[in-house]
Amino acid sequence: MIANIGKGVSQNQRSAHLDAVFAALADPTRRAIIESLGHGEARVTELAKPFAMSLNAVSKHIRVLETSGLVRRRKSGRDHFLSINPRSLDDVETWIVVVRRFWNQRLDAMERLVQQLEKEERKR
Amino acid sequence: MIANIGKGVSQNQRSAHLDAVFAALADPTRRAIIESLGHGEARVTELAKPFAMSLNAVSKHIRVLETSGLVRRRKSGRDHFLSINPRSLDDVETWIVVVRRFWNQRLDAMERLVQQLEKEERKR
DNA sequence: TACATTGTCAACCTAATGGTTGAATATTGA
DNA sequence: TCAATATTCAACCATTAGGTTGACAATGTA
Repeated sequence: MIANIGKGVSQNQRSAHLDAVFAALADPTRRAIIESLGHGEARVTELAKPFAMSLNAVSKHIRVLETSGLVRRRKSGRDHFLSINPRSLDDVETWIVVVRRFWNQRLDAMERLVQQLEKEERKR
Repeated sequence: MIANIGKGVSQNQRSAHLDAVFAALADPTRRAIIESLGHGEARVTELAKPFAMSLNAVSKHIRVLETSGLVRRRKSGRDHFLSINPRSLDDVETWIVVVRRFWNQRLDAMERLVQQLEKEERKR
């Protein structure tokens, strides 16, 4: 049911999680990191290399990705290996797909209505 | 190509658009408005009704949705009718689907590697 | 041991976000 | 014409976000 996706009022956990994931994806640096991790796990320094910003800044971005659940961290000695969390995009994708389906139903209904009206128009 | 989705550096238009849409969707009030518009177009006051915040606050949220391209506005007298822009989720969905496919390719490759190693293990 | 490397933590700055209230504008209806 | 309605604009405020720099802690290496 569309009503369960997010009530606006009374912030449930799922909604809070969507907040975090959408917000994490709203930054181009973080999206680039996510894409980069498609090549496999990587250390902080490696991930930071392409960007024209301090290592600390990238470290913060990674933290945001981590707390949103999009990436996971595995420590080995002084190295932190980051990797994608393959299931982390499920909720966002579900939200989008459901909303779009809902929209399309409405648009289809409007389309049918228009055709109906045209048909009646032709009768006259 | 995954490399074209967003280079991190040199912010192209598509990336800026994704920034705006993801950021717009990161707020539960705005997601609720989006869902609400699945029922058809609505005026600002109608959209604002369910929320425990001022009309002005909702007006601002609508503006954010509008500038991100997620909703459209049609003025008729003093009423502003908002409606969804059905194509507005295409880019986000594409991004997610492509990234996920990319991830899965890698995960499949890892899976094959594991099976390969197990096979060789059994030979010994 | 000494030194370099990896990464975080802490403090700071600026700009953006999400909310408020109060006023202004435009339109409708009596 | 006058009052009500619909909406935005403007100023303000508190919090968050994204970046910086400078320490710090832990680990690896000569």
